Amino acid sequence: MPEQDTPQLIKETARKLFQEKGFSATKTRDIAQTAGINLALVNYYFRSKKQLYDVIMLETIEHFMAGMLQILNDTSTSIHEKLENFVSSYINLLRQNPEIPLFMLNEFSQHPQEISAKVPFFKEIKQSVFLQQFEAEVAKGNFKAINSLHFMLNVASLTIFPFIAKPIVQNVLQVPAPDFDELMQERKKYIPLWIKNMLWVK
Amino acid sequence: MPEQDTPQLIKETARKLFQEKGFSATKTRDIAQTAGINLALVNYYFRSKKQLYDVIMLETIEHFMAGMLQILNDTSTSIHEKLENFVSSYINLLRQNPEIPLFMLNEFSQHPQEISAKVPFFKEIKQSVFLQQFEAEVAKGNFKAINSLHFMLNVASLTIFPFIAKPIVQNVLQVPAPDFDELMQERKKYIPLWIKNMLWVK
DNA sequence: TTTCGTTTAAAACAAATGTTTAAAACAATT
DNA sequence: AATTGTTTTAAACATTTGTTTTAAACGAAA
Repeated sequence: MPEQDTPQLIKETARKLFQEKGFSATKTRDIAQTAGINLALVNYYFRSKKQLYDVIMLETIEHFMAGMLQILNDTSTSIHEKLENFVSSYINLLRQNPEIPLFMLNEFSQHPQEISAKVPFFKEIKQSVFLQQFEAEVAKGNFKAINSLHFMLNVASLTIFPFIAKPIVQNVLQVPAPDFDELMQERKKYIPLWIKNMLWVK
Repeated sequence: MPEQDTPQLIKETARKLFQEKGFSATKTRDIAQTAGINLALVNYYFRSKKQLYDVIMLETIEHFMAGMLQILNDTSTSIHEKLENFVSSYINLLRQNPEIPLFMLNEFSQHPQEISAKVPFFKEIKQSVFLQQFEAEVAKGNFKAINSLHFMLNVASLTIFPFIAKPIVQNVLQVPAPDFDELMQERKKYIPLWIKNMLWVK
């Protein structure tokens, strides 16, 4: 028998709705009705819609960042291994939560300074072992000397964007869901190779 | 003296607001107040907020697609030239309208079938000369034999994603606006090279 | 069983929000 | 100047929406 943890039920229902439709389009009555609970309970447990949203947004970002820094700061792996681990781990995450990137990017787009202040650990990427290793490879002449921001943007772009574009790929380009999923699986292998080919000095 | 074309004024004000905050978060009174016109005029000229939104969304997508098919179907250019033209032209467009991708992607994410039905010309990419040339290069053994969807996704990802991530790059990674702009300029040259390096058979 | 703190429910409230109405202002035509 | 069609305005309307209130239901402790 599933034990009824009301605040948890509210949070999970709200998370789904907020991620699907955004803050303004999600109504407190939607949340209550979808969760099958009384309207007043949303405010009873979370004081306001905005506070509920903030909790969910922070948890989402933490969830999204959780494994990232560990992979990028692992001193026992090479940059190539980190690249493979990062891409593979994130494609797995995004296959299960394809709505997260758009949800987060909308928040950063609409309240950049507020949300940036709340997630300081995002900055740690800049000082990560991963980026130090990248700079080292550049210094050794193994990688082409591009701004490390290009490097980061390329990895993030190739990994994340296809999931944001998923509705276009599936509905406009008519790619069936299983095919899309297989493509994303393939990218686990491809992206690290592509990145290396992009940067390799020949 | 700027002649007062009220419907145009409403449309441009609403476009800015819708693209910034989305449909639900934009209130008709926002539009009226920002445009400096009477509230009733929104409904007088566009019947409803939803119809105004639909007009703007369609115009935005048309604006976004306008030059694309011309470049991709130009029979007088090579695939390499098309790549350069596409990337360069789109980075220019996105530098001036960085909000368009997120605006469109949200719409596709929230109403995939409705919006897909309204923009049939999106499909034409699949039959473009650009993709035919890609397949030809693959057949000739000049390019690695990957699914053309990967190819399209890679070009789109590397070109578009950085603009979606702009608020993160600027506010979290603390990159000043002029630096960001310069990075995007650099990508006009880089992306075509990167794409070729990714695919080239060595 | 009574008591007491916690949780849930129904209803109400106040503010907001999209839309309509009806009259006034305007501009062109007769 | 009077008429006519169009545009703009102020006000009102009907819902929607976030939140609060008040009381009922519940469950554990005495």
